[in-house]
Amino acid sequence: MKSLKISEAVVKRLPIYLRFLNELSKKNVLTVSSQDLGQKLNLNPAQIRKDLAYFGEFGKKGIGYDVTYLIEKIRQILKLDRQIPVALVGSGNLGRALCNYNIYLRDQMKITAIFDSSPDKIGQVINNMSVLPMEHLADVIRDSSIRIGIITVPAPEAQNVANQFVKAGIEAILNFAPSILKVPEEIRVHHADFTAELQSLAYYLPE
Amino acid sequence: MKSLKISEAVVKRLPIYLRFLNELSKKNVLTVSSQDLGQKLNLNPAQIRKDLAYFGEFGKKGIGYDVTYLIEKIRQILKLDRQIPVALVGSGNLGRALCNYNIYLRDQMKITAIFDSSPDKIGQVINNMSVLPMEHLADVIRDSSIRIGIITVPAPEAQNVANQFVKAGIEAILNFAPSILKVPEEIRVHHADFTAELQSLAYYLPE
DNA sequence: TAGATTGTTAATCGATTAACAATC
DNA sequence: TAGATTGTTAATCGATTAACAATC
Repeated sequence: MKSLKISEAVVKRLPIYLRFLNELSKKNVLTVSSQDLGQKLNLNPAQIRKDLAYFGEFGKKGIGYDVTYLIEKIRQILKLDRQIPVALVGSGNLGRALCNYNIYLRDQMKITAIFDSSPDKIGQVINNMSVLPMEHLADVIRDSSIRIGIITVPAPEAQNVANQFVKAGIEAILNFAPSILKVPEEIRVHHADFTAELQSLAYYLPE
Repeated sequence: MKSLKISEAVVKRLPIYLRFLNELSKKNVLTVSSQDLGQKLNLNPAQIRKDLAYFGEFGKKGIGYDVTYLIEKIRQILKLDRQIPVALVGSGNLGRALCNYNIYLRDQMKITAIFDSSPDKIGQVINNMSVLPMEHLADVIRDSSIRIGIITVPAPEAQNVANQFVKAGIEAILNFAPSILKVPEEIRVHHADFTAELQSLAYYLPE
């Protein structure tokens, strides 16, 4: 069942599985069934089994999934088993919040450089990192092998930052600015758009 | 074409349309075609037409959509044409970032109360609002007719906050904590999960 | 063995896209 | 009128769920 085209929906669920498995592991739970997982995560057990089966046979019939083994496998699939340095541009409240989330991301994926264009931000220390000027972006990305860029600047500046990321050789971008980025198609862009999220929530309010 | 079941995917795109239309409006653009919209938003024009057609006939054949009129209509659909007060719990960096985003949300949807359980946060002023103690949550939500709650506390506290929101009569929740909430099914929960977003991004990195 | 649970196929359901008549 | 573009139907594509043989 290898090297089939995996849908984005599947990939988006893997981190959810991983997070919950980590909680189980912390509680010394040894095995878990798709039934259990589905219950806790509000997902259909068949879907969970199918998602995992895209990548291999990780379970044991009649038993379920070994928690530790499944964690290891999902981390491999998501490439979280290696170091992935991340750069962030925009050291406002949101940028700072994300830097402090480093704890959650664990060691493999880590914001290792923060940039800002505003002179009064440069030099500030966030989570043991100094905020660097934009002029250093390309060099730092190259020297630290940074592969992912996070954009937390205001919307009007987002495209400009994206351009600089692309020129510097970044491979994927997570954009928090409420704006659509134009980038070469080999660059993967994910969009974390909470104003849109909040506005769509209003739709579902009872009259 | 009314009162059909509208899919979540459609509703999630409406704020994207709205945002871009607002930009057009600011530039005094009068009409726009699904073609144009699709180009700018990286979406299929047919999809855009279909999305809008669920809610009415907003365009003119041969012409396109009147920008001002379409803005008005989408705002109605999303219930953004009325006041929707929002409460936020958790005044860390992320909470503060969201409060400052109030500008983007414009006047209709607005964070009007901030809560925290930590004594050294209570009383701090963020964007002209004092951080209130959790003990006041239920009263403030009732008195200010708050309908939406945002959760920006650490994961282990998120369910507890959700419970308090539900008890206080909130109708929808936007959860930023990396945890799955259990709430009654009439409460709508959206999940803004950027650690998951970032982890799924790693999957797409070239080998 | 009996019970539980996987991996996988088939069935269903839903979302996107293409195509085109209607019409501005 | 000719060109452009909608609204909508039909075709395609994709994702979810049900069902069950295989097997621990």
